[in-house]
Amino acid sequence: MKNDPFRASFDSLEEFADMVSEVLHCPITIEDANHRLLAYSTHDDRTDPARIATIIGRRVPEKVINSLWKEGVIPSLLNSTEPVRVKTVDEIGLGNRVAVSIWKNDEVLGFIWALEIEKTLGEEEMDCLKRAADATKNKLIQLQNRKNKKEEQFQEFFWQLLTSHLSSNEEIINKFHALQISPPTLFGVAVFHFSKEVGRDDEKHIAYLLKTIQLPKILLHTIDHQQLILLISFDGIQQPVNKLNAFCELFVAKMKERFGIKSIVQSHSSVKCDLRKVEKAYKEAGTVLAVKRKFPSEAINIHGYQSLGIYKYIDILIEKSGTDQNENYSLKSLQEYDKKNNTDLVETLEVFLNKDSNVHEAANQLNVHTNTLNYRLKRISEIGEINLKDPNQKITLYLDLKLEKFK
Amino acid sequence: MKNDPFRASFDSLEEFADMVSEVLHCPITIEDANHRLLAYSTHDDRTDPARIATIIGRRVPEKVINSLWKEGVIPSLLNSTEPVRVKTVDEIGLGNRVAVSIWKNDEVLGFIWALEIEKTLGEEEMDCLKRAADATKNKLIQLQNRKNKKEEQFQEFFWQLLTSHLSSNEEIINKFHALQISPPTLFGVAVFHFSKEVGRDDEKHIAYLLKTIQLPKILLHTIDHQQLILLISFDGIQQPVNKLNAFCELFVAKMKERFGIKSIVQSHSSVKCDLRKVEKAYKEAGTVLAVKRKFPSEAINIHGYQSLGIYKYIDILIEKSGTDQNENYSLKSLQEYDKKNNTDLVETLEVFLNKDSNVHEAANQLNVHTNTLNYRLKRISEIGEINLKDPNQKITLYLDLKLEKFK
DNA sequence: GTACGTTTTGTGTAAATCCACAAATAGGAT
DNA sequence: ATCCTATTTGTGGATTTACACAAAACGTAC
Repeated sequence: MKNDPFRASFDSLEEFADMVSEVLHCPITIEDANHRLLAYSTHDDRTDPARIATIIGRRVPEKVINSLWKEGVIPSLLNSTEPVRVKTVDEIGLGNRVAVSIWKNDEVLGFIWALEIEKTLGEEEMDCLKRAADATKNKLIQLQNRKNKKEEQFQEFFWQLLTSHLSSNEEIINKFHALQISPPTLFGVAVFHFSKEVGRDDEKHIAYLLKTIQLPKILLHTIDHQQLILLISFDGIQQPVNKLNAFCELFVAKMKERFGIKSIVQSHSSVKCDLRKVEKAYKEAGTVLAVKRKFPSEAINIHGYQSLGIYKYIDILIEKSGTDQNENYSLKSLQEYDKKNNTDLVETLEVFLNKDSNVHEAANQLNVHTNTLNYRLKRISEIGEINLKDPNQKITLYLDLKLEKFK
Repeated sequence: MKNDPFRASFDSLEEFADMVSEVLHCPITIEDANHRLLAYSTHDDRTDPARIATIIGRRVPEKVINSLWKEGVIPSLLNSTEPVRVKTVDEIGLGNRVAVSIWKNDEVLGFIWALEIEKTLGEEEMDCLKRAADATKNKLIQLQNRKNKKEEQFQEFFWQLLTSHLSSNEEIINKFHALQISPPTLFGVAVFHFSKEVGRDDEKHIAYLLKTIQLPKILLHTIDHQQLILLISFDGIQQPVNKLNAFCELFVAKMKERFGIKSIVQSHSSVKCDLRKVEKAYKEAGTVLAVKRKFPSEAINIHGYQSLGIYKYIDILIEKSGTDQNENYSLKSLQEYDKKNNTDLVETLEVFLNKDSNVHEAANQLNVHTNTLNYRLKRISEIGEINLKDPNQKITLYLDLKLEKFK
């Protein structure tokens, strides 16, 4: 602890990075807790592809983060104040390096990375790195405070959008610019429902994940009791609908994989371009969640509003069919037949319709021979007097089957 | 005209038939205007299969009526007071015979048939037959009056059913018995919409047709402005739904074929068993008619409530989607693409869905090669980001396409 | 138990679908 | 004009489907 070079005050993190770099004789990179680049040393031009990509993109590339998670590096950094060494991973252009986490109380504020280009750091140098981490703490706290203030502005704006508080398009766009976000021309809203109230720890995990996932750009996010709500931009992205779906899957998978948070229910709106419709999008995602609650098994694979099918209108359909005391003669006949003869024609029909009239898949799910299924379908046509080639009749049956299930 | 044997009064039509039979030396049958058996001679046991079937069934078999129409016999009888001769038609067991119509003013009340078993009737005997027809006139008028009174009771009862005026099942069944109709355990309501108010002539044609069609039993019928409403029994009939459909088709075809009455719009309810639901059935048929008005081309082949598919709920769907300002991103993308590139992806998609995802039929209707259609479907999946194997997505699209059409 | 009808499964064949690839065509942009 | 891309149509082959027929399994009624 004698003669600590980092005791001296410094103006900027860049200056500090350069200082550390000089002491340790290797390139230095400082990141925040979400792997955003805060500063990097410039006195040394020896580097590796991963560092170049990080500097260019102002953040650590997603695949590098993924790799560091898989290798157990990030978990270690999050668990201890000790430096961790990473071995070369060629596939992602990662050379040998040492990392240390920056702590404030029991919270990680960021990381310092030292590349071992020519020589390996010795024990003394590792210790030096650890002291460097401690020295950046205050600087990072300041940054975080500044960020928190900005974060509050984001929150307020997002809720204004979610409640249609801003009605003119121009007003919305101006606000986006004011917050230095480029207003999306194509966007969607995703809502994730957690099994319990989202806590402070969860919040941090979520923020971490959102910052590190790079594919679709998460413009705004907020948490409301058990729900995480996101505004996602699809500017310049091909196949936004599919990307939105993929993102939601990914998010749920990562939350489970990295933080062990399970049973998150995902939902998302359709893709929209009119910024005044953020509230509508939010409500769409809410509708998806409601359907998933009502029809857990049927809607297990439905995440997007666009895939809701008849469930989009299930409320009014239930209401209407209730007042009408609707009765489907075909279904009634089949049910009677099933009861009398111990058959499963109704179930067979439902699976067949669920599987989009695909004999093969339906037979598989029912664990019967395709010929058996064909025979049953023939019987269904006869007994229920149904023409299974008529889309209207099929929709009628599909509808009535689902409606009946709800009663 | 000297010595007319039919001047004498007679008590019953049976007695009269026997008298004519004795004079002409051949079996005599008397029918009303709807080919119901009124009386037949019994002093002569020579006969043919058609006459036996008529006597057994108390009406002329439908296939015999059809044949007589095709041969032009019935049209002639309806056009003139002169006797008409029918040549043997072996297929339906019809031997040689002569018929004459019974007139009151300009209306046909019935027919007299004379079988030419051994000898052919000469001119004088033909004339005699004509005078016999004249002599039955008064008797038939009396019958008709009696029938009219009963008919009025039918009418009143039917309207009570159609307006749910009778609420208890027992009450309804008792009323059926009182009118000597066996209450149906399975029934449907059909409504035919005419292009103009149904006139007195039309009414007669309709009554004629309903009485002569034998397959499903028309229990009650009534006319309301432009509409003909029927209550049809399906007791002991296999596949009632299909039979109901077939009957409606048949009725429309015959009205056109026999009386030249075109553009009748047919509709019918689902098949029901609860007699308290006659009104519901009536409303169902009304819904079908309403859909046909709104979607003439889409619903051209939909006649039954059970085939309505989403159209069953079209009203509330339109309402709901209107208030929601629904927008389908996939459809919007396809429409934009169509506009930009002069393609027909939206139309292609619609035809494909209408044809129940049958590539072959859809390609035919679009007049393109199946491969072209497959290519387009692939593009549709890409551009609209649609999974055409997902029934929910397909239903969403189908719905939104139809809803958009209505806006 | 037998007899009967219904259901399941297997076999085979003609037709239809799916997919990949290639050639021809059309339309726009430069 | 030329190039380029998107579209249409054609060909061939692997896979699926539709349908008919037969054998086996199953349940029920007698």
